[in-house]
Amino acid sequence: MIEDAEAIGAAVSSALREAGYQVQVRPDGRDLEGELARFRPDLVVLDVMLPGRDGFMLLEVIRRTTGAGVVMLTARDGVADRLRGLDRGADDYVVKPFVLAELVARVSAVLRRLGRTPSTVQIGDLLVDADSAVVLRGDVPVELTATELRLLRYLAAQRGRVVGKTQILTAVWGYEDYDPNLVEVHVSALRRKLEEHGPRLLHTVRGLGYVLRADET
Amino acid sequence: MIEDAEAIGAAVSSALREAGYQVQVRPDGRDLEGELARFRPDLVVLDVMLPGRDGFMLLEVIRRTTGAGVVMLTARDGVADRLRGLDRGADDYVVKPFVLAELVARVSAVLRRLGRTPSTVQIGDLLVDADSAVVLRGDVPVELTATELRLLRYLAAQRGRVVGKTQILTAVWGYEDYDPNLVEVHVSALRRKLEEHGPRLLHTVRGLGYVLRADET
DNA sequence: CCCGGAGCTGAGCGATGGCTGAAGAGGTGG
DNA sequence: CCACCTCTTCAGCCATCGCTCAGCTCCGGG
Repeated sequence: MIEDAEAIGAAVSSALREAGYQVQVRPDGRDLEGELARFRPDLVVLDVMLPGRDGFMLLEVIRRTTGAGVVMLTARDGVADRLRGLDRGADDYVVKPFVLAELVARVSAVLRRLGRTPSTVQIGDLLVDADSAVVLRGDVPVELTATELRLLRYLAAQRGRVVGKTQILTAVWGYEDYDPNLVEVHVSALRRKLEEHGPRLLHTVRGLGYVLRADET
Repeated sequence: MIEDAEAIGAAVSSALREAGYQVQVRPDGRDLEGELARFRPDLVVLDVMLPGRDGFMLLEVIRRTTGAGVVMLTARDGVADRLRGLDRGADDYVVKPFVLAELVARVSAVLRRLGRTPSTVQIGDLLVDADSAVVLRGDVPVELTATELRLLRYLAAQRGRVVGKTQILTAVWGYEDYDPNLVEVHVSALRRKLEEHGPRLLHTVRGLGYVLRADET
């Protein structure tokens, strides 16, 4: 991410890390080429307004030297900026001020579109397809609500890793300091639907959180 | 698409995929014959400047071995190139640097001209012919208004994928931040006509959007 | 074996999302 | 200038969802 406002940079990078991405933040385009070569990003989040070289110049550098996706951050009324950015090959843009969850959603949408992320994840006999919003247990389709699906997607992205309820609250709801029971309620609902046609996949780790894992043997 | 600049390849392929096409990108003409036989493209987007065999040689191979359309990418001042390309049978050309939307438009224009566009899409027993604006449910013709047809075309191009109302608003109406009820009203009208003679095809996914999908199983 | 805290879940409610009929605005052709 | 048609807005309705709460169970430690 290239963003000179430190607060925004910190907030966004922690939200993206929560979602399972590796993130580097730089305040400007200084030695962009070197950074790109070193870090080899799949995607760059690019502020339009930057000290030194502005976002559009950096966009061209990125396009010329890498295959990375680009999501631009533009000011609310920067319609011209937006078109200019999309024209020159930005994959998407987000208007400031934005909700963190929206940025994260767009980032993963672009990555998916670029084929950098498998849109369908499999855990045991459970299939989660992000594009079509279809979830299958074996061959049986599972009907989920929007929140359940968001929760499942997050757990699927973190599969095999134990995630705390606090972590889930910030990643899925954007809440910072909240009643963990909210997570418990939705985990409960999710389990009822997921495990109706098969063994347990969503395990409780007492005192730590939850894991999505297929237990063989 | 044959394009050695990775950035351009990525941008174009994602734009074309958005428009509903299946795309493969190759950096050069290596084993072009094999690739053509395997992928059987309806159209090839061909960069003129390529390492190894240049675009014109590849153009001849394509013409000799397939019926595919060809759109060439030429440098700004390559007038000679352009004429040479058209002479030898390219269907159209786009000058670099180009606007993504223009390339997409030319690609679909060529496909339509060649009659290669599966200008007709089938979802279950629903037939949508984009050119003739004919829509059939089973054998029964369905009378749609202009807006309904645009909406249906978009959904058909994205079939199987859940599309949000916001996404529909920008794709079909060009609106940026608008009342989603507009979409709901037209979806409602579309359903009344489409589903008069058959089961539901245009499904609501609460909290996410709509999908055009034929449910078997 | 008992106790406390962690986790689970059914019930209830307010809020939201989605659908639709109706009416007005705009445009087109007769 | 009128009649018709399409598009859009609006408002009310309904179903469902998401959250809170409270009582319960379960598990592990002492």
